[in-house]
Amino acid sequence: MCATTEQELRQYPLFRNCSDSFFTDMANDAHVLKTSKGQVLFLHDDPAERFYYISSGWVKLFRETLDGAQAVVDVFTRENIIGEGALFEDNIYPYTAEVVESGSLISLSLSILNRELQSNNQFTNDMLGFMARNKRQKDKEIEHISLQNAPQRIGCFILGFLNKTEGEATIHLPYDKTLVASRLGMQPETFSRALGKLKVSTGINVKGATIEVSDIETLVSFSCVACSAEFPCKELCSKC
Amino acid sequence: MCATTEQELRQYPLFRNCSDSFFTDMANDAHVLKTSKGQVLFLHDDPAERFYYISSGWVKLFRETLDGAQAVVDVFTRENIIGEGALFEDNIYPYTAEVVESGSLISLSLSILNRELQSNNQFTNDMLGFMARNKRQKDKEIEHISLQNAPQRIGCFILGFLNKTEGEATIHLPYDKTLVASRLGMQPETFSRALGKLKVSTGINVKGATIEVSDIETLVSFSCVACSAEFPCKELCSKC
DNA sequence: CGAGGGTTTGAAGTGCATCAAATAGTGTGG
DNA sequence: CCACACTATTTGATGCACTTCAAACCCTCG
Repeated sequence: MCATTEQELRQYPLFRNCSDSFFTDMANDAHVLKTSKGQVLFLHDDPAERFYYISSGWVKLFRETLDGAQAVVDVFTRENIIGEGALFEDNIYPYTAEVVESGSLISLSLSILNRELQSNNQFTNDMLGFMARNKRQKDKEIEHISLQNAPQRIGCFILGFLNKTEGEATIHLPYDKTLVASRLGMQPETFSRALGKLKVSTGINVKGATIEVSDIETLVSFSCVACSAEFPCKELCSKC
Repeated sequence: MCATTEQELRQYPLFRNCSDSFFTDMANDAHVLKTSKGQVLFLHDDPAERFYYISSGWVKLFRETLDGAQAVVDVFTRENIIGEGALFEDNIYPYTAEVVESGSLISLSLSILNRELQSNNQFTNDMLGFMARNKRQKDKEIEHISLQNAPQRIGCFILGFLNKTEGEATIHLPYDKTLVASRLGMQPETFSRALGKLKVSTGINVKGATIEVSDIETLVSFSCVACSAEFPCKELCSKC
């Protein structure tokens, strides 16, 4: 199990410059979690000792207000880490993490991660780039919220899953529509209606969770008018 | 001049762990800019060689879409740096920077900054923390956009300028109301009306750019219901 | 004093949220 | 394998918040 875990960590791009002892110690200390939908991994404002590498499944990060409203910060799937942000927040988790689709996680030690950050400048640099791109991504999202309308935001979300820039393509929504809606900061009803409008405007085809884009360029010209970046806007996400 | 510049850089918290040669080289290469309102420092997507330390005045960062809409990313004043983000974006400025209130800047070398990041792990760590807090701040703003209404967002903005947590206080809006409005992602008209509502709801007093808060706690209970953080939410801004 | 930009106010429109209910889809136990 | 229960999704009707367009007002500064 440890060997497999170490394997998995070694191929995670963010860790590409980490030391051998980092991988060894991490793997020795790690444990694999089989998670099921609805499971809460940690609560925001809780003290943190572990972070998680997602091997499979989906996890959403969110925060809640006193009056029960929920703000979904992000939704992650395999080959991503979550909870590492606590290192920069006095070892307090800044968000609540809940499994939205069952899968497998690796629980990892924050202190070993921190030790590596203290001692390995190349890794610290990689992490810095990672964080900076994360921040840019957030800026982009703030821009989208104020400049794009609901159908355009959905179009942009779909475009983010395509691996080509023209012609036709088919994608599966990664998780249920209600979650996509909250990820995009809108109500499920609004999502449903907005998807309908997008269908009419761009000729996409929706069958359940499957979406067929007959002409990517039509979708681009519909969604990207209200964005300051040019498609294909390089994904500023967690990959590095 | 160089001596003064070095002085100024040395007291900037983010640079507290930088090497002596960093300060010397930076100061030798630096030049002071007297800026006037409307001046554009750099354009988004332009190649970057310099970043800027703000000694005085105000600068806004924004991006524009094809159809001319503008998204204000942030507004900065003295004791802040701007343009350093280009280091993580292939040396391309991610935003346009425009002076909105005349003042004085120090133009600094990105490559010297980068050199220090490569060689000084303590500084890289500080920068990483700085960036992580920046990202958290953005998350908070995204949350605010979706959970708070216009008057609450203004209340939250005002609270961010107070230096105490109860009783009464007086602040001056840092820049003109139209800019505050766009910083908060709303129209000037909406801002004006929302400020009116805030006045009625919380008993604040508005005289031009001066705002008197008679009871901070009233303002808190009005604004912070729709926020997942508890007042006084430690400022996650550029200070470190 | 007069010009021009910032700010406020009014009236009307739009988009999204909300509440309610119908429909489709999914998993479970019989 | 089917029927039921439960959840996800869609659709309809209505309301509210913010935007938009237009005009008045105010304030500053040459």
